[in-house]
Amino acid sequence: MSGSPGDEALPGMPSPPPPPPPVVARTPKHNERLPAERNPVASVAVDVSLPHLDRPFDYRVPVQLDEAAVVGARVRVRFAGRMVDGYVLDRTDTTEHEGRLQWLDKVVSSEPVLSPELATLCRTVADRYAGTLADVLRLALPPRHARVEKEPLPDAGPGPVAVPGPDAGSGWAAYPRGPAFLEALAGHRPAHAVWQALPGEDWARRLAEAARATLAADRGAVIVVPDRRDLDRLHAACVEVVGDEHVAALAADLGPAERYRRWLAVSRGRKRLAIGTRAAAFAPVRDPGLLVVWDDGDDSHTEPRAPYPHARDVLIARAHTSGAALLVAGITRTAEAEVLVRSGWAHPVVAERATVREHAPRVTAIGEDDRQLLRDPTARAARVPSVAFEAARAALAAARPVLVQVPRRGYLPAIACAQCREPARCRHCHGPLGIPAGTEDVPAPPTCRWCGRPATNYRCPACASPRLRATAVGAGRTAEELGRAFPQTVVRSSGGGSTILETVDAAPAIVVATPGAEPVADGGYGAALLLDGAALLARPELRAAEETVRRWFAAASLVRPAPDGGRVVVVAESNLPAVQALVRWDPAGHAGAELDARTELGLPPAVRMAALDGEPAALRDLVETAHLPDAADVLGPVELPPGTRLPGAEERTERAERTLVRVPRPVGRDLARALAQAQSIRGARREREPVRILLDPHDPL
DNA sequence: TGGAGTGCCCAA
DNA sequence: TGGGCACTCCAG
Repeated sequence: MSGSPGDEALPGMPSPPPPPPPVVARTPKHNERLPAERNPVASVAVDVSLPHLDRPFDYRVPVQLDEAAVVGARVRVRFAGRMVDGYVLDRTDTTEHEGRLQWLDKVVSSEPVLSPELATLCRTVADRYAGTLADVLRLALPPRHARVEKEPLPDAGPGPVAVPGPDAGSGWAAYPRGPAFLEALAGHRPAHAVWQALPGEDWARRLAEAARATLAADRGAVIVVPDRRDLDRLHAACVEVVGDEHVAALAADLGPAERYRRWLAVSRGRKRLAIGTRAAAFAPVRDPGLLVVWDDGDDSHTEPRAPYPHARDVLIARAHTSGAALLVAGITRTAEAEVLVRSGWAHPVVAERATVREHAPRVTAIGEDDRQLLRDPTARAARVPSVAFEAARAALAAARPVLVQVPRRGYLPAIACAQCREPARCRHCHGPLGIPAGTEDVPAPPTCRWCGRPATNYRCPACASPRLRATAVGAGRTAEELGRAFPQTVVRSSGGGSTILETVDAAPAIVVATPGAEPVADGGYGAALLLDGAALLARPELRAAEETVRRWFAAASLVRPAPDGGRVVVVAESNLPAVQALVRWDPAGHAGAELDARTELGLPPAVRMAALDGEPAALRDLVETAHLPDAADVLGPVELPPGTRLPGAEERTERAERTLVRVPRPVGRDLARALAQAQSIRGARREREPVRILLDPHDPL
């Protein structure tokens, strides 16, 4: 039906002309909107991670939202037809955009979560990793929790931190440059340091002391640790040294409300010391005076989401942009930290040799083939060389616990050529071979741990021998065997399938732990046995040596000093550089040698390297599109292990390949820019086949 | 998740 | 030939 009753033709009257189409009473599309009087333009970072749209977009701010749309606020805007989230980067009164601006649709919250400083940091990180700002913002900003935001602020803002007394921070006196570093913090100087903690050092307390010196100087501090365990330890130390009211512990596993609550406390300036795992590198501490990363060799510091930044590098960038001091700390030193020292950008903070000797345990290396292994039947049963066996027995006799470090389950069991020790690899994909578990009676054939293909008729590619031997024994089995070897002693396990123990008491016990899961022993272990070192060192990764050294030192650091009888036995050939470093307790020396070796081979961090992963055609396209620096060296592509998942390519089972691009460090920035630009061009061309870009990957090989 | 532009189909 | 409709593309 059309028209209204009054339109109907009257009987006997000629039909009137058809009525004009009714003027639709157009309800105003939007309630009458006027632009804000001052700064009506909001520059918005939209949450769209397409590389060709990685730039701010301008929106017109209606008066109604003028007050709410503060810089840093979360907003919703219409973008390409749909509503997307975004953040106000800036408010201005002009725009470069030539078309009509869309209205800012909604201010989700006026909480200024993205400060200009944080936005700058995120932009820098995005550029460095050839990623998008949107991706980095997702890493840096926790999801909002509306109820938490409305909670009243904790009533008393933190008062000033008491200036440390003359005795405070004296733990740093064991390091010649330690006190100077703390003075720099107190004096607002942007000192950069690389610290190697002494064996047995209460590192958490030292870091808390450094934080206190910073807070006492009215600056904030950020400390990033690899995992929850270290965070708990650090948190306890910070509460004690700095005071609970200043500390916010940020961890991923808190739950959305608590996570946002603590993050807000930092953002609002209520807490000036943010500690946490990798995402805490972005913690919005105001006016930061100190940034710390502990144990930067732990690969937990690498964010697994695009663009895969490393907490150390985030903090280095932040130190540059904020003028804060930086401390890269650990028991051992990474090759990356060595670069900082060698370039003169950071000062080493290390103890004198004499101090090291007072604190370090006595380290003995013993080759696996050592004849002693075969002579002692008990030791042989436990696959533990007799020197190690004796060290354990002596420690137990002195009523002290013994730590046994066995490689993580994931690496086991590994096998190698029985004749020349070349690690056995799959002939198809070059993945490591292992023996599948659960076949006690009927041994299964060696099988590739990457592609799962059985290796029948294996022959060593180096020496042609068909014989294989296990180079490592699983944690559970080692524990079992040691229990048999020391029947009256308690055997406890930590990690590798068992619950991770935080601490053990001073009573005699054998503690079998996987790397990273070693409990701290009250008073220190009497001895530590580091098993299967050869297997760790023989791993084909770039960081095999660095990683092995890191694990060995971490375990050995829990042992009593040599003057108190502490002993470490490492089962590995004593002429290996990694073993030498442990025997001499020289982590810095090892880092130097490692960096030299990588310089020789043209591997990171001596060079900047990008790993490009993707389906072959897409990879080729990206490399051809990119205006790579002249000095760029393109390697590959090589096939990635089957089953490698590329983000955004869930459906596709195409083989994935990896191309490596390396450049001299000074043009690393150009490499990242060229790759980001190529991604952007591909995006604009609607090339949907993704290529993942990893800059300075933890393991490029 | 909206609006504009494009191209195809079918009725006149 | 042109209007209607479905589909794609753009991105403030």
